[in-house]
Amino acid sequence: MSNLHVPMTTVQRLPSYLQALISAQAQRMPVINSVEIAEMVGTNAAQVRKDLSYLGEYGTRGVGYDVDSLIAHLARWLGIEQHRNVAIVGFGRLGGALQGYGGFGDRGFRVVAVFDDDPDKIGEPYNGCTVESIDDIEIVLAREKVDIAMIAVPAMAAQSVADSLVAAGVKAILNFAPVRIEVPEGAIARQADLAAELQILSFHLSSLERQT
Amino acid sequence: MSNLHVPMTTVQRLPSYLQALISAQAQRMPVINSVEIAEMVGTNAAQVRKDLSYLGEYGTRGVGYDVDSLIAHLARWLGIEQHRNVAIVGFGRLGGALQGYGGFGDRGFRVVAVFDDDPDKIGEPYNGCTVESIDDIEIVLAREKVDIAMIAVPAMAAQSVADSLVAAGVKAILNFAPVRIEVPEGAIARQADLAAELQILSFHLSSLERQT
DNA sequence: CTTTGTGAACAGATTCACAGCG
DNA sequence: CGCTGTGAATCTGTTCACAAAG
Repeated sequence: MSNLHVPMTTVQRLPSYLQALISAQAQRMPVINSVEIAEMVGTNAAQVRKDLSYLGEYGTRGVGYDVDSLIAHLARWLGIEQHRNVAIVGFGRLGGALQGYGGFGDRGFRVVAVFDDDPDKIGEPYNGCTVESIDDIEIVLAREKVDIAMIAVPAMAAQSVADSLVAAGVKAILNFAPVRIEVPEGAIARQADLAAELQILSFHLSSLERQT
Repeated sequence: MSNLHVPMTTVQRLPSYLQALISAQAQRMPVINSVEIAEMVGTNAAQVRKDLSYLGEYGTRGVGYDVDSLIAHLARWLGIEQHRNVAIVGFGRLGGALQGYGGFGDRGFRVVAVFDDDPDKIGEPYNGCTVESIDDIEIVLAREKVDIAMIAVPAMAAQSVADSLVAAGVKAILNFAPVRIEVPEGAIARQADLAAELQILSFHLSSLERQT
Protein backbone atom coordinates (compact mmCIF):
# COMPACT_ATOMS: atom_id res chain seq x y z
CA MET A 1 0.00 0.00 0.00
CA SER A 2 2.08 2.84 -1.42
CA ASN A 3 1.53 5.23 1.51
CA LEU A 4 4.10 7.83 0.45
CA HIS A 5 6.71 7.04 3.09
CA VAL A 6 9.49 4.61 2.35
CA PRO A 7 11.92 4.28 5.29
CA MET A 8 15.51 5.20 4.51
CA THR A 9 16.69 1.74 5.55
CA THR A 10 14.36 0.23 2.98
CA VAL A 11 15.65 2.55 0.24
CA GLN A 12 19.18 1.44 1.00
CA ARG A 13 18.19 -2.16 0.40
CA LEU A 14 16.36 -1.59 -2.88
CA PRO A 15 19.51 -1.66 -5.03
CA SER A 16 20.40 -5.09 -3.69
CA TYR A 17 16.90 -6.39 -4.44
CA LEU A 18 17.22 -5.09 -7.96
CA GLN A 19 20.58 -6.84 -8.35
CA ALA A 20 19.09 -10.10 -7.07
CA LEU A 21 16.17 -9.86 -9.49
CA ILE A 22 18.44 -9.16 -12.44
CA SER A 23 20.47 -12.19 -11.53
CA ALA A 24 17.25 -14.23 -11.30
CA GLN A 25 16.25 -12.91 -14.71
CA ALA A 26 19.62 -13.98 -16.12
CA GLN A 27 18.87 -17.49 -14.85
CA ARG A 28 15.54 -17.40 -16.70
CA MET A 29 13.44 -17.52 -13.51
CA PRO A 30 10.02 -16.12 -14.41
CA VAL A 31 8.83 -15.85 -10.81
CA ILE A 32 10.63 -15.47 -7.47
CA ASN A 33 9.39 -15.49 -3.89
CA SER A 34 10.42 -13.55 -0.83
CA VAL A 35 12.40 -16.44 0.63
CA GLU A 36 14.55 -16.72 -2.49
CA ILE A 37 15.16 -12.98 -2.67
CA ALA A 38 16.06 -12.96 1.02
CA GLU A 39 18.63 -15.71 0.53
CA MET A 40 20.22 -13.92 -2.39
CA VAL A 41 20.66 -10.63 -0.56
CA GLY A 42 21.26 -12.01 2.92
CA THR A 43 18.14 -10.97 4.79
CA ASN A 44 14.95 -12.69 5.85
CA ALA A 45 11.74 -13.06 3.92
CA ALA A 46 9.65 -10.85 6.21
CA GLN A 47 12.06 -7.98 5.63
CA VAL A 48 11.81 -8.37 1.87
CA ARG A 49 8.02 -8.47 1.89
CA LYS A 50 7.72 -5.50 4.22
CA ASP A 51 10.18 -3.48 2.13
CA LEU A 52 8.41 -4.25 -1.13
CA SER A 53 5.03 -3.57 0.42
CA TYR A 54 6.10 0.04 1.07
CA LEU A 55 6.28 0.46 -2.70
CA GLY A 56 3.04 -1.25 -3.62
CA GLU A 57 1.39 -4.66 -3.98
CA TYR A 58 3.54 -6.21 -6.65
CA GLY A 59 3.31 -9.87 -5.65
CA THR A 60 0.74 -12.62 -6.20
CA ARG A 61 -0.33 -14.56 -3.12
CA GLY A 62 0.48 -18.24 -3.34
CA VAL A 63 2.89 -17.55 -6.20
CA GLY A 64 5.47 -14.86 -5.61
CA TYR A 65 6.74 -11.90 -7.61
CA ASP A 66 6.96 -11.75 -11.37
CA VAL A 67 10.63 -11.10 -11.99
CA ASP A 68 10.33 -8.88 -15.06
CA SER A 69 7.56 -6.75 -13.65
CA LEU A 70 9.21 -6.32 -10.25
CA ILE A 71 12.43 -5.25 -11.98
CA ALA A 72 10.44 -2.64 -13.88
CA HIS A 73 8.78 -1.37 -10.70
CA LEU A 74 12.06 -1.15 -8.78
CA ALA A 75 13.76 0.62 -11.68
CA ARG A 76 10.92 3.11 -11.70
CA TRP A 77 11.13 3.74 -7.95
CA LEU A 78 14.90 4.12 -8.24
CA GLY A 79 14.41 6.61 -11.05
CA ILE A 80 16.53 4.68 -13.52
CA GLU A 81 13.95 3.68 -16.13
CA GLN A 82 15.92 5.98 -18.35
CA HIS A 83 19.62 6.45 -17.69
CA ARG A 84 20.55 9.29 -15.40
CA ASN A 85 23.39 11.55 -16.42
CA VAL A 86 26.18 11.96 -13.92
CA ALA A 87 29.17 14.28 -13.77
CA ILE A 88 32.49 13.80 -12.02
CA VAL A 89 34.29 16.76 -10.48
CA GLY A 90 37.99 16.16 -9.99
CA PHE A 91 39.99 14.14 -12.48
CA GLY A 92 42.70 12.87 -10.19
CA ARG A 93 43.32 9.22 -9.42
CA LEU A 94 39.89 8.57 -8.01
CA GLY A 95 37.96 10.75 -10.46
CA GLY A 96 39.78 9.13 -13.33
CA ALA A 97 38.94 5.67 -12.05
CA LEU A 98 35.28 6.59 -11.63
CA GLN A 99 35.27 7.89 -15.19
CA GLY A 100 36.77 4.68 -16.52
CA TYR A 101 34.84 2.34 -14.23
CA GLY A 102 32.52 0.27 -16.41
CA GLY A 103 30.14 -0.59 -13.60
CA PHE A 104 27.77 2.36 -13.88
CA GLY A 105 26.43 1.83 -17.39
CA ASP A 106 24.34 -1.25 -16.70
CA ARG A 107 23.12 0.08 -13.35
CA GLY A 108 21.31 3.06 -14.83
CA PHE A 109 23.94 5.78 -15.08
CA ARG A 110 25.95 7.48 -17.78
CA VAL A 111 29.01 9.62 -17.08
CA VAL A 112 28.55 12.58 -19.39
CA ALA A 113 30.94 15.20 -18.01
CA VAL A 114 34.23 15.43 -16.15
CA PHE A 115 35.64 18.59 -14.57
CA ASP A 116 39.03 19.62 -13.23
CA ASP A 117 40.83 22.87 -12.48
CA ASP A 118 44.25 21.76 -13.73
CA PRO A 119 44.91 23.47 -17.11
CA ASP A 120 47.08 20.51 -18.16
CA LYS A 121 44.14 18.12 -17.90
CA ILE A 122 41.45 20.38 -19.41
CA GLY A 123 40.63 19.58 -23.00
CA GLU A 124 41.99 16.05 -22.83
CA PRO A 125 39.52 13.54 -24.23
CA TYR A 126 39.16 10.33 -22.19
CA ASN A 127 36.87 7.46 -22.95
CA GLY A 128 34.53 9.59 -25.02
CA CYS A 129 34.28 12.67 -22.84
CA THR A 130 36.48 15.69 -22.56
CA VAL A 131 37.78 17.13 -19.30
CA GLU A 132 36.10 20.51 -18.90
CA SER A 133 37.20 23.50 -16.89
CA ILE A 134 35.56 23.80 -13.53
CA ASP A 135 34.73 27.39 -14.48
CA ASP A 136 32.36 26.14 -17.17
CA ILE A 137 30.48 23.98 -14.73
CA GLU A 138 27.16 25.80 -15.00
CA ILE A 139 27.04 25.73 -18.82
CA VAL A 140 28.19 22.15 -19.18
CA LEU A 141 25.90 20.73 -16.47
CA ALA A 142 22.92 22.37 -18.16
CA ARG A 143 23.99 21.30 -21.66
CA GLU A 144 24.51 17.68 -20.58
CA LYS A 145 21.39 17.60 -18.40
CA VAL A 146 23.33 16.26 -15.42
CA ASP A 147 21.28 15.33 -12.38
CA ILE A 148 23.85 13.64 -10.15
CA ALA A 149 27.44 14.69 -9.47
CA MET A 150 30.30 12.85 -7.83
CA ILE A 151 32.88 14.92 -5.99
CA ALA A 152 36.43 13.53 -6.14
CA VAL A 153 38.49 16.57 -5.20
CA PRO A 154 40.66 17.17 -2.12
CA ALA A 155 38.80 17.71 1.16
CA MET A 156 39.62 21.41 1.23
CA ALA A 157 37.86 22.07 -2.07
CA ALA A 158 34.84 19.81 -1.59
CA GLN A 159 32.42 22.27 0.00
CA SER A 160 33.06 24.97 -2.56
CA VAL A 161 32.57 22.47 -5.40
CA ALA A 162 29.33 21.36 -3.77
CA ASP A 163 28.17 24.96 -3.62
CA SER A 164 28.87 25.44 -7.33
CA LEU A 165 27.04 22.23 -8.17
CA VAL A 166 23.99 23.23 -6.19
CA ALA A 167 24.08 26.71 -7.71
CA ALA A 168 24.11 25.06 -11.12
CA GLY A 169 20.97 23.14 -10.20
CA VAL A 170 22.38 19.71 -9.25
CA LYS A 171 20.14 18.14 -6.62
CA ALA A 172 22.10 14.99 -5.75
CA ILE A 173 25.76 14.66 -4.81
CA LEU A 174 27.95 11.69 -3.96
CA ASN A 175 30.94 13.04 -2.08
CA PHE A 176 34.16 11.03 -1.92
CA ALA A 177 36.13 13.70 -0.06
CA PRO A 178 36.54 12.96 3.64
CA VAL A 179 34.58 15.97 4.87
CA ARG A 180 30.89 16.43 5.51
CA ILE A 181 29.46 18.74 2.89
CA GLU A 182 26.40 20.88 3.53
CA VAL A 183 23.69 21.19 0.93
CA PRO A 184 20.55 23.28 1.17
CA GLU A 185 17.09 21.85 1.76
CA GLY A 186 15.88 20.25 -1.45
CA ALA A 187 19.23 18.79 -2.41
CA ILE A 188 20.74 15.51 -1.12
CA ALA A 189 24.33 14.61 -0.44
CA ARG A 190 25.74 11.23 0.48
CA GLN A 191 29.14 10.59 1.92
CA ALA A 192 31.36 7.88 0.39
CA ASP A 193 34.41 8.02 2.62
CA LEU A 194 36.54 5.00 1.75
CA ALA A 195 38.97 5.46 4.63
CA ALA A 196 36.03 5.57 7.05
CA GLU A 197 34.89 2.20 5.71
CA LEU A 198 38.33 0.78 6.47
CA GLN A 199 38.21 2.28 9.95
CA ILE A 200 34.88 0.57 10.62
CA LEU A 201 36.40 -2.76 9.57
CA SER A 202 39.41 -2.02 11.71
CA PHE A 203 37.17 -1.42 14.71
CA HIS A 204 35.77 -4.91 14.30
CA LEU A 205 39.25 -6.38 14.01
CA SER A 206 40.15 -4.67 17.26
CA SER A 207 37.06 -6.15 18.91
CA LEU A 208 38.15 -9.61 17.84
CA GLU A 209 41.66 -8.97 19.12
CA ARG A 210 40.30 -7.54 22.38
CA GLN A 211 38.27 -10.62 23.28
CA THR A 212 41.35 -12.83 23.67
CA MET B 1 31.09 2.75 31.22
CA SER B 2 32.82 0.54 28.68
CA ASN B 3 30.24 -2.25 28.88
CA LEU B 4 31.58 -4.28 25.96
CA HIS B 5 28.79 -3.52 23.50
CA VAL B 6 29.08 -0.66 21.09
CA PRO B 7 26.05 -0.43 18.75
CA MET B 8 26.86 -0.74 15.06
CA THR B 9 25.32 2.68 14.36
CA THR B 10 27.72 4.20 16.85
CA VAL B 11 30.72 2.49 15.27
CA GLN B 12 29.76 3.95 11.91
CA ARG B 13 29.89 7.44 13.37
CA LEU B 14 33.24 7.08 15.11
CA PRO B 15 35.30 7.88 11.99
CA SER B 16 33.48 11.19 11.60
CA TYR B 17 34.11 12.08 15.24
CA LEU B 18 37.77 11.35 14.73
CA GLN B 19 37.85 13.57 11.65
CA ALA B 20 36.17 16.38 13.56
CA LEU B 21 38.65 16.10 16.42
CA ILE B 22 41.62 16.12 14.08
CA SER B 23 40.27 19.25 12.48
CA ALA B 24 39.82 20.79 15.95
CA GLN B 25 43.39 19.84 16.75
CA ALA B 26 44.58 21.52 13.57
CA GLN B 27 42.84 24.69 14.78
CA ARG B 28 44.74 24.43 18.07
CA MET B 29 41.62 23.83 20.17
CA PRO B 30 42.78 22.12 23.37
CA VAL B 31 39.26 21.19 24.51
CA ILE B 32 35.98 20.59 22.69
CA ASN B 33 32.45 19.95 23.92
CA SER B 34 29.68 17.75 22.64
CA VAL B 35 27.79 20.66 21.05
CA GLU B 36 30.80 21.64 18.97
CA ILE B 37 31.49 18.08 17.85
CA ALA B 38 27.82 17.67 16.95
CA GLU B 39 27.89 20.79 14.79
CA MET B 40 30.98 19.64 12.97
CA VAL B 41 29.62 16.21 12.09
CA GLY B 42 25.98 17.18 11.65
CA THR B 43 24.30 15.48 14.61
CA ASN B 44 23.10 16.58 18.03
CA ALA B 45 25.01 16.78 21.27
CA ALA B 46 23.10 14.00 23.03
CA GLN B 47 24.01 11.60 20.26
CA VAL B 48 27.69 12.49 20.55
CA ARG B 49 27.75 12.06 24.31
CA LYS B 50 25.85 8.76 24.21
CA ASP B 51 28.15 7.41 21.49
CA LEU B 52 31.32 8.39 23.34
CA SER B 53 29.94 7.04 26.62
CA TYR B 54 29.78 3.56 25.07
CA LEU B 55 33.57 3.69 24.81
CA GLY B 56 34.33 5.08 28.26
CA GLU B 57 34.26 8.25 30.36
CA TYR B 58 36.62 10.42 28.42
CA GLY B 59 35.12 13.84 29.16
CA THR B 60 35.35 16.23 32.09
CA ARG B 61 32.05 17.53 33.45
CA GLY B 62 31.74 21.26 33.21
CA VAL B 63 34.58 21.37 30.69
CA GLY B 64 34.31 19.01 27.73
CA TYR B 65 36.69 16.59 26.04
CA ASP B 66 40.44 17.00 25.82
CA VAL B 67 41.06 16.93 22.08
CA ASP B 68 44.43 15.15 22.09
CA SER B 69 43.38 12.48 24.53
CA LEU B 70 40.05 11.81 22.84
CA ILE B 71 41.84 11.42 19.51
CA ALA B 72 44.12 8.87 21.13
CA HIS B 73 41.17 6.96 22.60
CA LEU B 74 39.24 6.92 19.33
CA ALA B 75 42.31 5.80 17.40
CA ARG B 76 42.73 2.97 19.87
CA TRP B 77 39.10 1.87 19.57
CA LEU B 78 39.37 2.03 15.80
CA GLY B 79 42.50 -0.07 15.96
CA ILE B 80 44.65 2.43 14.13
CA GLU B 81 47.15 3.45 16.82
CA GLN B 82 49.63 1.74 14.57
CA HIS B 83 48.96 1.68 10.86
CA ARG B 84 47.07 -1.30 9.56
CA ASN B 85 48.34 -3.01 6.44
CA VAL B 86 45.88 -3.40 3.62
CA ALA B 87 46.00 -5.29 0.35
CA ILE B 88 44.17 -4.63 -2.90
CA VAL B 89 43.02 -7.50 -5.08
CA GLY B 90 42.40 -6.48 -8.68
CA PHE B 91 44.58 -3.92 -10.37
CA GLY B 92 42.11 -2.59 -12.89
CA ARG B 93 40.85 0.98 -13.02
CA LEU B 94 39.42 0.97 -9.54
CA GLY B 95 42.13 -1.11 -7.91
CA GLY B 96 44.77 1.11 -9.48
CA ALA B 97 43.04 4.21 -8.20
CA LEU B 98 42.78 2.78 -4.70
CA GLN B 99 46.49 1.97 -4.83
CA GLY B 100 47.37 5.50 -5.87
CA TYR B 101 44.80 7.24 -3.66
CA GLY B 102 46.69 9.27 -1.09
CA GLY B 103 43.81 9.42 1.36
CA PHE B 104 44.51 6.25 3.31
CA GLY B 105 47.93 7.07 4.73
CA ASP B 106 46.86 9.72 7.20
CA ARG B 107 43.74 7.79 8.21
CA GLY B 108 45.65 4.84 9.60
CA PHE B 109 46.24 2.53 6.65
CA ARG B 110 49.12 1.51 4.45
CA VAL B 111 48.66 -0.28 1.14
CA VAL B 112 51.34 -2.96 1.20
CA ALA B 113 50.29 -5.39 -1.51
CA VAL B 114 48.45 -5.45 -4.81
CA PHE B 115 47.29 -8.56 -6.64
CA ASP B 116 46.07 -9.30 -10.13
CA ASP B 117 45.73 -12.34 -12.35
CA ASP B 118 46.78 -10.64 -15.59
CA PRO B 119 50.35 -11.80 -16.45
CA ASP B 120 50.96 -8.45 -18.20
CA LYS B 121 50.45 -6.54 -14.97
CA ILE B 122 52.25 -8.89 -12.59
CA GLY B 123 55.72 -7.73 -11.64
CA GLU B 124 55.08 -4.13 -12.52
CA PRO B 125 56.15 -1.82 -9.71
CA TYR B 126 53.71 1.02 -8.96
CA ASN B 127 54.11 3.62 -6.29
CA GLY B 128 56.45 1.52 -4.25
CA CYS B 129 54.72 -1.82 -4.43
CA THR B 130 54.82 -4.54 -7.03
CA VAL B 131 51.76 -6.21 -8.53
CA GLU B 132 51.83 -9.79 -7.32
CA SER B 133 50.22 -12.86 -8.83
CA ILE B 134 46.95 -13.82 -7.24
CA ASP B 135 48.40 -17.34 -6.90
CA ASP B 136 50.93 -16.07 -4.38
CA ILE B 137 48.23 -14.51 -2.23
CA GLU B 138 48.79 -16.70 0.82
CA ILE B 139 52.56 -16.15 0.97
CA VAL B 140 52.42 -12.42 0.29
CA LEU B 141 49.59 -11.70 2.75
CA ALA B 142 51.52 -13.47 5.48
CA ARG B 143 54.82 -11.81 4.58
CA GLU B 144 53.27 -8.33 4.53
CA LYS B 145 51.14 -8.94 7.64
CA VAL B 146 47.98 -7.78 5.88
CA ASP B 147 44.87 -7.56 8.04
CA ILE B 148 42.40 -5.87 5.68
CA ALA B 149 41.82 -6.51 1.97
CA MET B 150 39.90 -4.54 -0.62
CA ILE B 151 38.33 -6.49 -3.47
CA ALA B 152 38.26 -4.64 -6.78
CA VAL B 153 37.71 -7.47 -9.25
CA PRO B 154 34.70 -8.18 -11.50
CA ALA B 155 31.55 -9.39 -9.74
CA MET B 156 31.97 -12.93 -11.04
CA ALA B 157 35.35 -13.36 -9.38
CA ALA B 158 34.61 -11.62 -6.08
CA GLN B 159 33.40 -14.57 -4.03
CA SER B 160 36.30 -16.80 -4.99
CA VAL B 161 38.76 -14.02 -4.17
CA ALA B 162 37.05 -13.57 -0.82
CA ASP B 163 37.40 -17.29 -0.13
CA SER B 164 41.13 -17.17 -0.89
CA LEU B 165 41.55 -14.16 1.37
CA VAL B 166 39.75 -15.80 4.25
CA ALA B 167 41.73 -19.01 3.71
CA ALA B 168 44.89 -16.91 3.91
CA GLY B 169 43.75 -15.57 7.28
CA VAL B 170 42.34 -12.15 6.33
CA LYS B 171 39.56 -11.26 8.75
CA ALA B 172 38.25 -8.01 7.21
CA ILE B 173 37.22 -7.32 3.62
CA LEU B 174 35.95 -4.24 1.85
CA ASN B 175 34.24 -5.42 -1.31
CA PHE B 176 33.77 -3.03 -4.24
CA ALA B 177 32.26 -5.64 -6.55
CA PRO B 178 28.47 -5.36 -6.88
CA VAL B 179 27.68 -8.74 -5.35
CA ARG B 180 27.19 -9.78 -1.77
CA ILE B 181 30.10 -11.88 -0.64
CA GLU B 182 29.78 -14.48 2.11
CA VAL B 183 32.44 -14.80 4.76
CA PRO B 184 32.50 -17.30 7.61
CA GLU B 185 31.78 -16.44 11.22
CA GLY B 186 34.76 -14.59 12.64
CA ALA B 187 35.48 -12.58 9.52
CA ILE B 188 33.75 -9.34 8.47
CA ALA B 189 32.90 -8.05 5.03
CA ARG B 190 31.53 -4.67 4.07
CA GLN B 191 29.97 -3.79 0.79
CA ALA B 192 31.07 -0.64 -1.06
CA ASP B 193 28.84 -0.65 -4.12
CA LEU B 194 29.28 2.70 -5.83
CA ALA B 195 26.44 2.21 -8.29
CA ALA B 196 24.12 1.37 -5.41
CA GLU B 197 25.01 4.71 -3.82
CA LEU B 198 24.01 6.46 -7.02
CA GLN B 199 20.76 4.51 -7.12
CA ILE B 200 19.92 5.64 -3.59
CA LEU B 201 20.50 9.25 -4.62
CA SER B 202 18.42 8.66 -7.72
CA PHE B 203 15.56 7.35 -5.58
CA HIS B 204 15.53 10.65 -3.72
CA LEU B 205 15.57 12.60 -6.97
CA SER B 206 12.55 10.63 -8.09
CA SER B 207 10.79 11.43 -4.82
CA LEU B 208 11.38 15.11 -5.41
CA GLU B 209 10.13 14.80 -8.99
CA ARG B 210 7.10 12.81 -7.83
CA GLN B 211 5.86 15.41 -5.38
CA THR B 212 5.19 18.03 -8.09
C1' DC C 1 -2.03 -25.41 0.12
C1' DT C 2 1.22 -21.65 -0.84
C1' DT C 3 2.89 -17.14 -0.39
C1' DT C 4 1.79 -12.31 0.06
C1' DG C 5 0.67 -8.24 2.82
C1' DT C 6 0.25 -6.41 7.30
C1' DG C 7 -1.25 -5.41 12.11
C1' DA C 8 0.86 -6.37 16.55
C1' DA C 9 4.84 -7.52 19.35
C1' DC C 10 9.50 -6.75 19.82
C1' DA C 11 14.16 -4.89 19.53
C1' DG C 12 17.16 -1.25 18.83
C1' DA C 13 18.48 3.52 18.33
C1' DT C 14 17.62 8.43 19.35
C1' DT C 15 16.26 12.09 22.13
C1' DC C 16 14.97 14.06 26.44
C1' DA C 17 15.85 15.73 30.80
C1' DC C 18 18.26 15.77 34.80
C1' DA C 19 21.32 13.85 38.45
C1' DG C 20 26.21 13.86 39.22
C1' DC C 21 30.57 15.86 39.15
C1' DG C 22 34.29 18.98 38.31
C1' DC D 1 27.31 26.95 37.24
C1' DG D 2 28.44 24.14 32.90
C1' DC D 3 28.84 20.07 30.62
C1' DT D 4 29.11 15.14 30.89
C1' DG D 5 27.02 10.68 31.50
C1' DT D 6 22.87 8.13 31.66
C1' DG D 7 18.28 6.23 32.99
C1' DA D 8 13.66 6.83 31.09
C1' DA D 9 10.67 8.05 27.29
C1' DT D 10 10.15 8.07 22.58
C1' DC D 11 10.68 6.95 18.06
C1' DT D 12 12.04 3.86 14.21
C1' DG D 13 12.93 -0.36 12.23
C1' DT D 14 12.56 -5.54 12.40
C1' DT D 15 10.38 -9.82 13.20
C1' DC D 16 6.43 -12.59 14.16
C1' DA D 17 2.36 -14.74 13.06
C1' DC D 18 -1.74 -14.97 10.69
C1' DA D 19 -5.75 -13.45 7.91
C1' DA D 20 -6.55 -12.64 3.03
C1' DA D 21 -6.05 -14.04 -1.63
C1' DG D 22 -4.96 -16.73 -5.53
